Amino acid sequence: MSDKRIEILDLAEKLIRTKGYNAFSYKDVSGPLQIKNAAVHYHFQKKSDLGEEIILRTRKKFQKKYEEWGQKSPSEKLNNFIALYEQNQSFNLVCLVGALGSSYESLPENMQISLTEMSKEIRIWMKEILSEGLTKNEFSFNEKPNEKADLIIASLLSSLILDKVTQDNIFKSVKVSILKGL
Amino acid sequence: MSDKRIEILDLAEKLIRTKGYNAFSYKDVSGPLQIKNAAVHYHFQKKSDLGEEIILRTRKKFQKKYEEWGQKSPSEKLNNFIALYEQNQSFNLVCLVGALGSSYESLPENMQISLTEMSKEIRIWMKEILSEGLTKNEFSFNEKPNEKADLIIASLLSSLILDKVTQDNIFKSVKVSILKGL
DNA sequence: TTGCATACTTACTAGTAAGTAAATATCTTT
DNA sequence: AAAGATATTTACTTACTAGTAAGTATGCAA
Repeated sequence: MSDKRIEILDLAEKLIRTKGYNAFSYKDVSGPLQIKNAAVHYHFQKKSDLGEEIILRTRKKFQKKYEEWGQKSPSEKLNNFIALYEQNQSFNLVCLVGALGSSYESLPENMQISLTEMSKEIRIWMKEILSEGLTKNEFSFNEKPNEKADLIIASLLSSLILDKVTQDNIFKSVKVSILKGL
Repeated sequence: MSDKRIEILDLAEKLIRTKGYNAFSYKDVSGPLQIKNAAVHYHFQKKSDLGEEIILRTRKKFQKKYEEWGQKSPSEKLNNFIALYEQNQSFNLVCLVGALGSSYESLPENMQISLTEMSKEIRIWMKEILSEGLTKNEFSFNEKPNEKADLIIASLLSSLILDKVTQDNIFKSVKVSILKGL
């Protein structure tokens, strides 16, 4: 993959995760990268192609982490998972699912599909972490693992959104609440 | 307030909460309402005026509920609060803070400001409900009330987003988890 | 019934959006 | 050095965007 292609992906992802998919244009990408509009279209013919590839590579990143962390303890997995969001917070970025999901109906179909697939994977993963933590007595909670997983994922997702909106550290509160609830 | 003005607000709010602020145009509003583009501009000179008024009236709705529920028990208040989100879910609508907050940086300044104010009010309200519930022994949890409040608000907010993305009933899971955690 | 406010329409502007075709430059391999 | 692939520009189209100026219809009050 060429350098410029990756630069385009990186910048477009940042724009999606700060301003949203519908609020950025190819000009916002071509300008800072000092190339022409048509050069972006050469790499990604349609804006939805660019959008889809950003989702796909994020999905791959998650899949890679899943494999890397395979042998770790449930607590470690959860802490690492939360650390992923903590990193987003430090860059003032909303997570991709939050950035795209809130305007789901406006997204091109190919992006809707890959976004849905990614979110399902992450949900299953979190459920696995929690189930494993229950059986190994590292965690303790009354809900079903899938219910608790949804609470954790949902609260992490919006904590990044609410950080911006409230101009306060919601992520921190949410992190504490999650850990105390296990 | 004239009929058309309210119709414009209602439709625009629905569009914001399904497609996002940047994905709808005055044409999307004027078309279905069978008026011309300029008629929308007559009522709301700028798109950001329309956006701001939608936030302001939502804020007022919350303030009204706050007063209406003043004498209810903390449990009732919380249940009613959750029911508000349940209603959104039944209409397949993301909440306003979620719809706008995820693209916060792209919003006109007047909208950012009123959105921030609204979210702060809701946070304080939820904290009050939880604090009151603790002292009256209706709730039981280890976190600080503001931490728990952030968890609840954050998880409710994204449950509506994730409902769409996952095409599953995340809201239900989150609701169960919240209630079991008190 | 005149006059004014409200609620529009018609007709337009200036700017931006995504996307394309064709030409050109650059790098790579033989 | 020739040929082919890759990367990019120039120049353009079509469509839409928010927004405005000026005119028109309608109701209401003095």
